Amino acid sequence: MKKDPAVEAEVARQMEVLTRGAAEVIPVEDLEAKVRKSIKTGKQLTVKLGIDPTGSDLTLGHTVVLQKLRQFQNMGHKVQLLIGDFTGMIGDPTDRTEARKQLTREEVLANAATFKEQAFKVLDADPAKIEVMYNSDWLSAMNFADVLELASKMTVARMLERDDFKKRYEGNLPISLHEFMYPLMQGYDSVAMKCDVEIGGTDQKFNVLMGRTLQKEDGQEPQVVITMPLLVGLDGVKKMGKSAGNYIGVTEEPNDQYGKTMSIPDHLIATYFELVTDVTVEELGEIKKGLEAQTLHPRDAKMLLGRTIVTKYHGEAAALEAENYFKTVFQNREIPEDIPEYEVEPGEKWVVALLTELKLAPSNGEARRLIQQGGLKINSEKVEDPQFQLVPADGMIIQAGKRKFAKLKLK
RNA sequence: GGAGAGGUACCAAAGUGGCCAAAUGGAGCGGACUGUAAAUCCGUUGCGUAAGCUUCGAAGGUUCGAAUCCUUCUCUCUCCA
Repeated sequence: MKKDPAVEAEVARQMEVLTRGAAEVIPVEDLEAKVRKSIKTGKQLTVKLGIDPTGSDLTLGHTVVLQKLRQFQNMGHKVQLLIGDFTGMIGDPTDRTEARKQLTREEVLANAATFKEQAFKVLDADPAKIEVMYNSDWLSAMNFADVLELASKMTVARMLERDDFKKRYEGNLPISLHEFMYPLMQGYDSVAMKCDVEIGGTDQKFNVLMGRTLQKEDGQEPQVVITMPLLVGLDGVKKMGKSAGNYIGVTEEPNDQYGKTMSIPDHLIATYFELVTDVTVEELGEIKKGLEAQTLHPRDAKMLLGRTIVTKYHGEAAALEAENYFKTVFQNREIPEDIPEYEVEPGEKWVVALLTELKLAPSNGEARRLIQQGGLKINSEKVEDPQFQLVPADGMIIQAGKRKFAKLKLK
């Protein structure tokens, strides 16, 4: 077979972008073949991402896969966003901390809308490049015989290979039988959707590979699986997640996004650039080189990272503002200019109660502790007496700890 | 269906009649330090300005006194069938 140099150049270009940052591409040759075919025929590849409509706020961790999808879109391919409304209505069993709440149809749709709203900060909303699908369309139509047929394709031993099942099994944590159906359902989605590619975090590898297995059984060309590394959270150890509290939220305030970015350990800087920003492969190389050669100060690299992230979600003006805020409050230890104002009744007040009222402390006990530990400043003066009676004045500045401020305003 | 083990604070895990608002670790919060909201070190961590109040799966009971003993219920795990 003769190779067309123009086509091959395009294949190489796409492959570089599409495989960037990926943990695994299974198998790479198939992806290359699919890309080549797509270029020759002019037919877009369909790329699936399945999501649970839990309605939660997205973190930068979620955006890692979204970024990858965006790159596919940029190469002219089409994203199939699969809303797991069927699985969502049953309730996500992996999250045992919350009672399994059954989501209603309306809740699922509302949550899906929340997801889309956030996801489109990363994805291209061009209808030619994205399609939203719901798995209840085919899953709810299956009867028990269909389910048994599907279940016969898998064994318990293989299911227990899956990491989180294995851990829970070994850790004496309950596994409900129907949870075994989840990977099957997810795999079946790929059959129903006839996907070319499916993207998921490395934790999804098992499920996503199930799609390949079932597609083969069905006589389809199996999808290529691309797994993306799980983004390590702010603590530098655990994966970024809501429950670990080590996350940066997509919808968070610019100041928080920026500040949190500044708190990541140095060794994660390059990883963050690679996985959650749009810097080019070349720029990424520059940054890595700079950090290694110590010509680029990690602090400056982080500041650039923070600015890049905030710009992406809030725009450049907000990013600059957040940077200034950070410099003022944390680098120079000054009081920022924009402090949220709170209206207070005039007249003498017990400081502890005031802190609680302003939500600078969750309870009186915590507020008292904060004061005793020297964490309270009023108009830049330390107040260490928990019995202190304060006479509020307009413009009075209360600082609780290093980074919580409130400005008083008399009613 | 049978036998056994277990459910402790945000999480993990000690405690097995009073000294337990409950060790310890993690997380959180405050302080010091720092380029940093990192690392490290120190302090602190139910609610209540106090008297006191509520906490150890749930409900009852024994006792002057229970996280600890008894009964029932409930959930989880392990082994056997």
